[in-house]
Amino acid sequence: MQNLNNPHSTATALPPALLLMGPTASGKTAVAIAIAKQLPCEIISVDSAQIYLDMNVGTAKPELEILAHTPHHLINIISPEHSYSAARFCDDALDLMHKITARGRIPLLVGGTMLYFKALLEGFNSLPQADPEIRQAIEDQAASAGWSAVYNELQTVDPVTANRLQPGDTQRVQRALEIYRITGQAMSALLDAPRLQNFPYRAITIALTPSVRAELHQRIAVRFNHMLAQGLVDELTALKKTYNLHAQLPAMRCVGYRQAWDFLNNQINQTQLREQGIAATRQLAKRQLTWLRAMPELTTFDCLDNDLETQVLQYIQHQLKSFNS
RNA sequence: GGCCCGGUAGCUCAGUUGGUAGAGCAGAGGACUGAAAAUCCUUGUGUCGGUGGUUCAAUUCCGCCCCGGGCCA
Repeated sequence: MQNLNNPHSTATALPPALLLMGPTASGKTAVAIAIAKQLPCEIISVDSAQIYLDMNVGTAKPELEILAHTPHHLINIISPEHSYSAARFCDDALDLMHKITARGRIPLLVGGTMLYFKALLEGFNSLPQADPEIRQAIEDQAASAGWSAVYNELQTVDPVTANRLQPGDTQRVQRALEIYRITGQAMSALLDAPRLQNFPYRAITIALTPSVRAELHQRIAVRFNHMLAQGLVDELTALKKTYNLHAQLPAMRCVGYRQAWDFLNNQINQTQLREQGIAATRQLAKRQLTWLRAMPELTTFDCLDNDLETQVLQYIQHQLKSFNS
């Protein structure tokens, strides 16, 4: 007996969406292109660095000719002077997914920004947007009284969140206090409310991970060297001329650009730029893999396999077929 | 060939006035709700170059040897 209100019985009516996740240098782009060749897909980038205009070499954006015949959404959408957010990503991605589906195509979300995937799949609570003035006020407070004073303040207005956070995690401490100052409510209370979840798709969720970490490290080293050879430093020099940048901007904290910034300021030499850039990329990959281990309902493929693209394609085709039957 | 300075964790080095050692970086694991390629937490046993000697005890002192680097011939 079936209950018509049971979400599981109506789930078969939902359109499919493909989600392809993986750490940096796992070969996501190549797999995505292969999928897009075989299936009526449109690619949505899930990448907090590729959103920036004119940051091409260091973010490993797909080549121009690839972008020409296989368009990617949510690439090159904002200035490096500005910041984006997981919440905006959700809005943008859901809007695009709706349009793509309406065109009779399948959204293919590809990237390595796991918070964006998580937010998209699980939804967000209703929280206020960042407020630059309040953030600045908290920065000033921290500069004069110290971050421990800011943390102590959070402890009094929102002890639950304060206890959850590390006192040294100034970014989150700041955010939690910001929420309190804007809303007059504790972040922990707002997080207790039901989430706004609206993901009306059947997700086929794929992760690409390396069976041998050292192999990924090797790829990362090769790729970073390639970025240097392709003119990462020159790209940053040009960016600094075009835009009004400073080191604290999210765009300038991206892996590679941060180190290139230090290099241009003569704080590190060429060798350090290379070593620190490679290390930062490895650390990024490690954090991405930590996310993936914690994520439910993933189908994982070894990104080092030679026939990776074939395997992933077969899996997707099988899944789509079983959805339609 | 002689003299000098080094040889300690994957790397750079500190240290033990003789009781077998510790930082930074790297690596590993974890957290993650509008900055997320961000931010933060946890994690350090290694023939202290080799070999003899002195000693209750040597990585630490002494001899010899090996390997770097330098100076003098």
